[in-house]
Amino acid sequence: MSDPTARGRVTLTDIADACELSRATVSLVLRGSPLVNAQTRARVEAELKRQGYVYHRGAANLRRKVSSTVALVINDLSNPFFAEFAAGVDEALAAAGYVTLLGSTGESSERQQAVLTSLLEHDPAGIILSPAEGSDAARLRPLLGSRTPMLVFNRALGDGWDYLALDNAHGARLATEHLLAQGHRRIAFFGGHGESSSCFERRKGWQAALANAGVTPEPQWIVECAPTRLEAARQTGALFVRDPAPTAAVCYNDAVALGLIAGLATRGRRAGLDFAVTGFDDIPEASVSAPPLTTIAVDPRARGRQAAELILQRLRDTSAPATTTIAPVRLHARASSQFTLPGDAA
Amino acid sequence: MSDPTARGRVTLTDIADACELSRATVSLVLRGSPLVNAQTRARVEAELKRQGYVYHRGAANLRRKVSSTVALVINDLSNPFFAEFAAGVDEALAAAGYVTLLGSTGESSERQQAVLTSLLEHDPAGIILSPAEGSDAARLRPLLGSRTPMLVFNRALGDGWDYLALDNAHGARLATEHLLAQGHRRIAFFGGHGESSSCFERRKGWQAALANAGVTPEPQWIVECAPTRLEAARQTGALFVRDPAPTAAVCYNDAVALGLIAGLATRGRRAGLDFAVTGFDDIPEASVSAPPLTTIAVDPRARGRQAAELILQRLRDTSAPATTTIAPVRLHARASSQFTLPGDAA
DNA sequence: CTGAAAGCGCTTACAG
DNA sequence: CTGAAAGCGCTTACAG
Repeated sequence: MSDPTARGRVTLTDIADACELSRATVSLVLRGSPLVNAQTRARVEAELKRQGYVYHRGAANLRRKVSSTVALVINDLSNPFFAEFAAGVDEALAAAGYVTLLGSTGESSERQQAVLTSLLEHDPAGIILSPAEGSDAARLRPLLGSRTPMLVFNRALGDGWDYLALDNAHGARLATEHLLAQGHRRIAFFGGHGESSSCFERRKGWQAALANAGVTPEPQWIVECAPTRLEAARQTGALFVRDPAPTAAVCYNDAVALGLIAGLATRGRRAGLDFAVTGFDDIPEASVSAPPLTTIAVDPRARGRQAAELILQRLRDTSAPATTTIAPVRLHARASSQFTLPGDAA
Repeated sequence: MSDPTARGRVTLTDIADACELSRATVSLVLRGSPLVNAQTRARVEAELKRQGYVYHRGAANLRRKVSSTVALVINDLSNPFFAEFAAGVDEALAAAGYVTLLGSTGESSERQQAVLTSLLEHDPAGIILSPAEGSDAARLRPLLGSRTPMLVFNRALGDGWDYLALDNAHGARLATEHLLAQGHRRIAFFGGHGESSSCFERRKGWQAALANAGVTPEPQWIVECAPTRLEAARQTGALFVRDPAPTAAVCYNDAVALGLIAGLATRGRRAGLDFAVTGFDDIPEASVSAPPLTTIAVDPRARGRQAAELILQRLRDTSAPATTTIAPVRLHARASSQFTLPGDAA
C-alpha cells in the first residue's frame, strides 16, 4: 500500500504504519502541532509526500463537527451581474479557507427548493442566496431550520436572515436627478415588474427625485415589461402613446435600457441625441453599446466579496441579530443620456 | 432532542430512538429500500419530517467510499465565456445529482496549484479544469495522482487527461474564408500570443484558409498583443505600418476585435465600412457593439454541459483511455465584416 | 422485515 | 513527546 500509484486512497493509517507511529501522532503533524518531535515530524512529512497523501477534510470535519464550505445559490451565472458577484464571493471565501458549493436556480423558485435541499445535505457552514423571483420565505424556512445561517442578496426575503441590499432607491434617484439636471421634466420609469422589490424600490427613488423637483409623474410614464432586452424593445411604443411624451427614461436595468435604445432606433429615434436613457447595473455591454449607456454601477464583484465577509462574520457570531446592509451605488454617465433640453436647462 | 429548533444536528440515531427502531432500518427508509414494512416506513418518514432531519451526505459518502461532488476550476468567472461555461457545467452536474465545487485561479498557475490542492481535500469524484495560462502538466500530475479523473477544457495540457477542445483551427478558417469570399486578400491575424495553444491553432486555421486561396501572408500581417480590449486598441497602428496594408483582420478573440474596432475609430476608420473585422467567442457584447461583431460562436454553455457529460462518463469507466473531444464552432456574421472589396469580389 | 456490530478517515481528550 | 480508545453520522454485510 505504500505504492503511490496504488488504487485506493492513502490514509493516515497508511502513513502511521509506515512510520511505526500512531495515527494520533500523524494527525498532530498534519495540523502542525508543536507537540511533535522535530525528527518525528520530518519523518512523517517525508512519508506523506512519498505516498502522495491527500487530507480528507470531510472526515476531519465530520469528527470535529465543523464545515469548511459555504453554499452559493445564484439565479443565473450567464447573467454577468451574478457571474461577477459569484467571482467576488468565491474570491473572498477561498481567501478565508472555505470552498464554494455552487447552485443555480434559473429564476425558478421550485428549482431553488431542490438546489437548497441538495446543498444542505453537503453540510455547508452557511448559505449565500440570491433569491429566484417569487421566492417564498415560508417555504424556505423549514428547509433551512435554524442551524444554517443564510445571507440573502439583492432581493428582500423576510426577517430572520442577514440581507445585503443594493441601494436601489438611491441609484434610481441619482439617475433621475442626472436627467433633471439636463433639463428633462417628463421622465419615464421604464421596464421591470412592480411586484419585484428591486423594481419597487427603484421606482420609489425615481418618484422621490421627481417630487423633489416639483414634477408630478403621469401614470403613462410608468411602463412595465419583463426585464429583458427583447421585451423592452417591444414596449418602446408605450412611451409615446400620449402627447406630450417623455423626453427621457430611467430604465429598470441595463438589459431594458439596451432594449429601449434598440426600440427607439426602430422608430427613428436616437438615444443620447433626441431621447435620454439611463440603465442600472453597469453590465459589460453598457460600455460598448451604441451609444454607450449611462447607468448605475453597483460593482457586483465587490458585492460578492462583501456578501462573503458578511456570512463569515455570521459564522463567527451566530447569536447576533440579523442585519441588513445597504451597498452603495454610483452614477456612471455615458453618451446615452447626453441629450439635454436647452430650453429648460438651468 | 426531538425539538426541531434544538441547537445540534438531528441524526439518524435521533430518529431511530424516537421510532424505537435501529439506525439500520431508518437508513433503509432514507434510501428507499423496498425491504422496509410500509407502516414502519410511514412512521419513520413522519418522524424525519417532524424533527427536520437533514441527510448528511458527507458521512454517507465517507462510509460508502463514494463522492457526490465535482470540482470546477475556472480562470475567471467575470469573463462571460467562462461564466456561461460554468453555468452549463453546473446545470448538467446538478441534473446528474452532483454538486459543483467552485474554484477560480485568476489565470495564475500558482493559485491554480493552491486551489486544486484545497479542492482535492474535499474529495471530488472528478475535476473539470480550464487551465490558467502557463499551466504546467508536470506540476499538476503529482497533485492529482491517479485517483481523481480530470477533464481539461479549452487549453491543451499534456497526455493522460481527457480533453475538450474548441475547434480553433476550423473557426479561424471559417472567419478567414468569410473574408476571402468578400474579396479580401490581405487579411491580418490580429492579437493573442503565439505561445498559447488556442492562438497557435487559430493562426494555423487562418494560414490554411489563406494558403487554400493562394494567398501568402506577409510577416507584418501577424500582430501580437495581450488578449484585451485595451492592448488591441493600442496595437492597431501596427496593421498599417507598411503599404499596401491589410483590408481585413481575423482577430484572436472578441475582446481583441472590439479593441481593434475602437483603435480603428481613433484613426478615422470604421469597421464594416472601410475595414473588415472578425472576432472569436461570441461574447454578449459582440451583438451590441458598434458595429455588431462578426465572430465565431462556440456556445460556451453547451460546452459546459458537454464537459460535465464527459467527466461523468469517465467516472463510470475509469479504465478507458483518455480521450480528446473537439467541439464544433460556427460563424456568426454581423456588420463588422460587411466591408467588401468590389474589385476583387467573385 | 429488523437489529447488532464493524468500519469509512479523521480528531480529541486522556494517560503515561 | 506518543499511544489507546472513543466517536463524528452514516452504511453494509450478516444474523435472525
